[in-house]
Amino acid sequence: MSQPYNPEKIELKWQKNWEQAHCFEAEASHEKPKFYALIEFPYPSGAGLHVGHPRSNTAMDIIARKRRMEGYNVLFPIGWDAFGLPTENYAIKNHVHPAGVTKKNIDHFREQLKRIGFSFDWSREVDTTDPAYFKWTQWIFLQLYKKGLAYKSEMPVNWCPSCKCGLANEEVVAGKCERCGAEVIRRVKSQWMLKITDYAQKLLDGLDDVDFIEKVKVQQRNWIGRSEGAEVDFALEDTDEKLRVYTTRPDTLFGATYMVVAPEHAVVDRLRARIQNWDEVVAYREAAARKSDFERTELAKDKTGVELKGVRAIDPVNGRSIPVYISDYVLATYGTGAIMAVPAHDERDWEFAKKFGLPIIEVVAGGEDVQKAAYTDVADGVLVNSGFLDGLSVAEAKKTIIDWLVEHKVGERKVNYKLRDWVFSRQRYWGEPIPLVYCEKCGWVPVPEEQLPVLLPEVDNYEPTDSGESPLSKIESWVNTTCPHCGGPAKRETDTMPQWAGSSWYFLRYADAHCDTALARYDELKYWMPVDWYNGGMEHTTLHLLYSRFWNLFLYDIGAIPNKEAYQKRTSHGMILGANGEKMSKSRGNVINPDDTIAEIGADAFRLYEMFMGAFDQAIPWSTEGARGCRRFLERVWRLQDMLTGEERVRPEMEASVHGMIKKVSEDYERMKYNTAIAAMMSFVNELYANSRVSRGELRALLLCLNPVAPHITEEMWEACGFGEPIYKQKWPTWDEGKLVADEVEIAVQICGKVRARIMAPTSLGREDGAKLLEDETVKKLVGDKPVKKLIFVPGRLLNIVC
RNA sequence: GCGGGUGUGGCGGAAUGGCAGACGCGGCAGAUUUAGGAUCUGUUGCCUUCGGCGUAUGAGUUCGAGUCUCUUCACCCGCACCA
Repeated sequence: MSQPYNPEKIELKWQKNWEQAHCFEAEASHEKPKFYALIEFPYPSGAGLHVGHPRSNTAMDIIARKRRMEGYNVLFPIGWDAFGLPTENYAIKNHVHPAGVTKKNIDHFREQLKRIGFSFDWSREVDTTDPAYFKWTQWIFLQLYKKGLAYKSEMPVNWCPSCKCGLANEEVVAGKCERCGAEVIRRVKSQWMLKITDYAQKLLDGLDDVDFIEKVKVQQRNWIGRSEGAEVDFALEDTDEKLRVYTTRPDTLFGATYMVVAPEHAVVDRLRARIQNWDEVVAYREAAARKSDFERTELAKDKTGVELKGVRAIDPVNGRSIPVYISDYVLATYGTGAIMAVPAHDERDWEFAKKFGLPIIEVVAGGEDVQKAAYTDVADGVLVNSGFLDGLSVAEAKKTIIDWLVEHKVGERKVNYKLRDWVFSRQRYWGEPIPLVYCEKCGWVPVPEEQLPVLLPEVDNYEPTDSGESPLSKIESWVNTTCPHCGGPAKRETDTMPQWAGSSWYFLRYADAHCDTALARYDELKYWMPVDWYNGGMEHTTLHLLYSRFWNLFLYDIGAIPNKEAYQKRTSHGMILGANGEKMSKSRGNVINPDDTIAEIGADAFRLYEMFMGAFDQAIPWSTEGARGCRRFLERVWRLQDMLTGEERVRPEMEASVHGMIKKVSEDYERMKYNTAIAAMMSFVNELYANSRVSRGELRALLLCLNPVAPHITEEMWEACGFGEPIYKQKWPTWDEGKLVADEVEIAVQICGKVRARIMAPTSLGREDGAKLLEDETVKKLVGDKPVKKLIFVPGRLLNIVC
């Protein structure tokens, strides 16, 4: 009898063994085909590892281990996304240095990850707060700056009053701060911005060349939000001013009955002298500015606005004089900040027109009465009341009117994107300093590259300020410096970079983690990039995933790296919920601690359960009982040692099962159908138990298949059975299609689609051989004298007799 | 409102248009055991007498539909006045 299964003992043994053998480190040689597997590097929070991390990690660990056995040179790295607010807040509260907190948290995370036995290449660990790392983060920022893609702009930003910090659009969720949930207000600040909008089209086009799960592509496309239309100039009566609008429906130009500009639109100020109700306009503008994004969204249904009395615009196609309004349903930051309103064919305009008693003119026929509702779904509509466009389809009208606009120099074709530039400044301490200084004489001057990194100063107090200044602004000895350009007095930029900075290029660093001459050597990047398979959370789709694609495209454009797209394949795991089906959170009291689970059932069973609990891409509630079931399965596997026969080979009667298992497991790992792969191995073990014996060949096959999921127990049993070199040096097993099927299979016999019997039939029967089965006694009895009208035979599955 | 997704036993979930419920959890029974919250074996969708009914809903295509088409409903995620 074998010893009882003691996961803790064997897991620690093998973890030590792997570490000493350095067997999971990527090979320096570039001879073998490479495979780069990536998981999102964790933010080392004080709370420690969450059960969600191992779901993604185990999934990719399985792929990485399988690829090594398939002969690839595998890079499966790990690191720490360690700048960020929670650490800083903790440091403030406890009067300690964030760097110390970060180190402690990283040490804890590393310990936890090692205890789960992931086959990470620990020799390439990166840490975004390490000066040797963020030197290159700053270097990339300088390249962006030099190419005009980083600029400072006075603009209203999303401001979180609780974090006392500006936020990117991507960090605002339903009008609230993504991190702390506080309501976000708008505040005008001078901010560093990255011109991600210059890359809108490239970010869109790149999606066609990569293998991302569809919902990621869809979400990124929607976020980028390309739309095609035209810009049109409307002259303002009795002035030299023109009001330019953007529209996706230039075909409805004859139906424009008024115009609207955003409250912030500059034309309002320029027309001040003409506006008769200026006080009213100012009051409206102030009210609109005071609204938070949240309020603005809440009040979306009820349209408000004020007419600019004394201002009228002229529709360029028909010379009609129409009024101009300001309203906050028009956004200052999209298009030109002004629209032509066509109430007959736009719901928002329709609502506004109804409320303000403005005319509604139908210009596309084919819908219901436009006085009762806007007709917007105009797919097969025909233009009416539209002069030279009458009788055209919408598509034809669009083309015709744009030609007309161009010819008359009052407009042009235009593409717009919803994507906004990336607000890159954070008024906090624990981030990469932005490597620029401001000189009264020379303006903004980049810190010379040879002086990078710009380090964070030691500070006594990291408290953010209510004034909206970074805590760094209080450190005069750091702020005051000399201008690299003229040598005169200058001041450092005191804002830091957002957390997304370090994570926007870390996958490049892994290719050459200790390089000090570049972000990574070109040769290494050429070999390793792109990432072959990147698994991570859906919540990063329009944040990290988009930002990092942008940086990668940019670095490619300046020749710093050899590949265009960062990631060849992107997949995403579902969330692990609490046992009650709700999101895990401290306040709900349903958090499962990985350490506790591992102490109870072991790391292998923990990994196994995380992969078995359900479909990988779906949210699944945790079940402690289910996790114990996985431990039970490993116990059963363990006891197979006691059922070993001396036979070296797979027994003939087990060949179909063995080959079936290998095929199923091999294919299901690739499709991330981990749950069914594991089910197949469970079935195989059940079969072995049913005949109470297992040959060495059968056990070998099982251990090889199970190894990527449960690496410790399989190595231990492999060694105990004397199967030779450790599994990590073995080849991935292959299967023989010819051995998958037995000679005879069970066929379901249906009469008119209803199953009436099951018979055994030779596997060799083809689709045309169904009639032969009518000779079977059981079938004869079922059919009786009835004439057979039709016969459908599906080889290996069923026979359907239609009488 | 728009976009994406999901709906199958008591539970998590399986099913290239071809035997619905694999596998696991939970339950039940038996064996073994001083004992079992260990292990092994069997059993477990529902109603039942034959047999019937079952994949959110209603229709359709098909010899055959959980799977394809259309309808309705419910829930989840993302975006949200983007002209």
